[in-house]
Amino acid sequence: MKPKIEDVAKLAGVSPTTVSRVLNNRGYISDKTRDKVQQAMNELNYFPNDVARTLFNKRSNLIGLILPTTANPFFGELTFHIENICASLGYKVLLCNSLNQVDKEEKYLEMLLRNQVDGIIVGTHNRGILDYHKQGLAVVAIDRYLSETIPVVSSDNYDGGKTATELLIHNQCQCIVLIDGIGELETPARLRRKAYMDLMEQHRQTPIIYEIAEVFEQNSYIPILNDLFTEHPEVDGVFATNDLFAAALWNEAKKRNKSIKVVGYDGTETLRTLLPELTTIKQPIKSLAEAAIDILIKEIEEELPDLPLETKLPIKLIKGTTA
Amino acid sequence: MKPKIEDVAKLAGVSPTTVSRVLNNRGYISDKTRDKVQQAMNELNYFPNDVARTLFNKRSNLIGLILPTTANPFFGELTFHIENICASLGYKVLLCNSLNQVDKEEKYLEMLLRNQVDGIIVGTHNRGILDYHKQGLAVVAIDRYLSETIPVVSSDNYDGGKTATELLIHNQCQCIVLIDGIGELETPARLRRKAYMDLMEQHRQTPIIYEIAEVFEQNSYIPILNDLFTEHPEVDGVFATNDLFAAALWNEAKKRNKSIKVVGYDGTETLRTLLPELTTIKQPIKSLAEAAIDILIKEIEEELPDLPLETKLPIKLIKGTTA
DNA sequence: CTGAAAGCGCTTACAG
DNA sequence: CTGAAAGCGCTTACAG
Repeated sequence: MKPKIEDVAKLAGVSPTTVSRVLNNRGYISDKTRDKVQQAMNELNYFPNDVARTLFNKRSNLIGLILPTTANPFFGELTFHIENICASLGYKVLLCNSLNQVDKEEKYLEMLLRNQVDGIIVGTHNRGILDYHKQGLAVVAIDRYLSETIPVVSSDNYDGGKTATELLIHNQCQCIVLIDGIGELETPARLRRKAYMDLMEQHRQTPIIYEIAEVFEQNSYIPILNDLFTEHPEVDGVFATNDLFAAALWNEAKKRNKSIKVVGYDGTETLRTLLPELTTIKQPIKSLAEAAIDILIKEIEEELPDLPLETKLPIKLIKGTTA
Repeated sequence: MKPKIEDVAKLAGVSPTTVSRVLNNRGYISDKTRDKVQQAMNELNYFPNDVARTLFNKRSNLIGLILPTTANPFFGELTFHIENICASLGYKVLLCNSLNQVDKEEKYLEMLLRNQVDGIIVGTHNRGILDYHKQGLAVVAIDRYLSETIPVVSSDNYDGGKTATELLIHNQCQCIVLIDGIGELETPARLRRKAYMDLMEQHRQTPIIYEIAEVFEQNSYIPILNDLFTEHPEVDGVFATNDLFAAALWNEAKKRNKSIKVVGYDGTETLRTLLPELTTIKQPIKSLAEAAIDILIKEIEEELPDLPLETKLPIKLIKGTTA
């Protein structure tokens, strides 16, 4: 059996209260007692049981992370940074891949609640109207509006969409197509599309939009890209709202020997190692993670007064050779 | 405050014992009582506190997952599958990105122990001689020998290395270089190198090996690749033991207008969307996840008799255009 | 400076 | 079929 505080107390010849005190460095303890206790802990290879602590303290130091899937490199990198920063602050991460499915997301939310997480970071993009604020839980969203009161962190999506579209226009493209995820209401990421629409109008070009479900499965994008090339053979510029779409489009264009300008979105390390030629809008992934955690911890610590409800971080154009 | 079992009991006019019984569907309860209790739970929006349950049951249904980083698409996809399967079985995943640093790994291990995880899946590759079996904890390793008694799950690394090297030989390459991670002792993944060495000898070619640290940072591979091209301008074939190395090499070769055959390793969905032309050895990532969890659960349930100590899953050659 | 007691929210023998 | 009591491993007032 694992040793418990009582075992340590017995071995050290003190009371459990005293052991708890040295564990938490709380109250007065004589150096002699402290040493005795520490020795006993070492001898027994004692680790405190955080479950028991959580039960008493009503603080689990657990953060729930809900996102579509770590298989997508953007979320894989975001997850890495979030977990990494959390660990450095003494928080632990309970991971949930919801695949954007509302039913899964609901189950995960309940699971996190049962496990007494101190807060939740939500990075999914479905339309579920989940009541994330029930139980007065601390919540922060990445690129998604959950409710009036839940803070949102995102890259400057409008500026990203604008920069990408402007570059294509600057490249003299005459027929610029947007490839976007399937219609979501009121996602901040929708601003990428908004910027594209605005610029198309401004330059008197017709917006053409293709929507692809983000299923993260190989080749699942190809049928829609086929449609695109069939229906708009004149396409000479594409802004894709994520790099996987952009890469799929680029590879299909190469197959067809089509000369085309392409700009993606996300700019993950993975993309830049695998396909450095892709011109893309880089999100500040690490900063997004930092900002989200910063806000979440403020909520947990109940520093509600200075909670920024909307945080927008700057994007950066990464020039490859595709535009 | 969150409602607790006592609140439900009061509202339903029964004892906490009875509420617990309907919660766990255990022992006899009259339908009428069950209904009353269920109604009270709904009314109060009651969720059981899993922390309290864990404390009593000595079962957390928590699995610790330690790996280098989810920012690497192989681990991102592996993590997705592991978490996904765990969720379907009622287990929750506590994520740890160790970046292959021994000190971090040790801290994570202690953290997982304190949190009373039921088991740990280890996918890191450092040389740390961690005592993972202390406390009689259930452990399974992916592609790594931890100790004599800890089961290992991996792809058929030797076959992968053999298939890749044979393909390059078959492509008439005269100077075949291996790009591998930095020397690790006794990793199953080392068999990829072993197969390369064996085949080089068999075909009377000189093995040439370049080692790169897996730091997962953009452009960090380039200096070593520069060395490779300078020191061995005659190189006409490369087997890289992961796709990120392979892609970096391929992109550098293109820059230099060098015609070269390249085979990678891993074959993630991400790779195949971003760089489908890369010929690679595909690991069965989902099957690896399934096998690891299957074994871990056997350990947790103490079905020790039929624990396979070594599980090798078949790889598959994916033919792109690079070899 | 140290300890006995009560309690965090559950569950499970044990009685009835 | 139902309930009172004890206990999971901790921590924190409260006394001394």
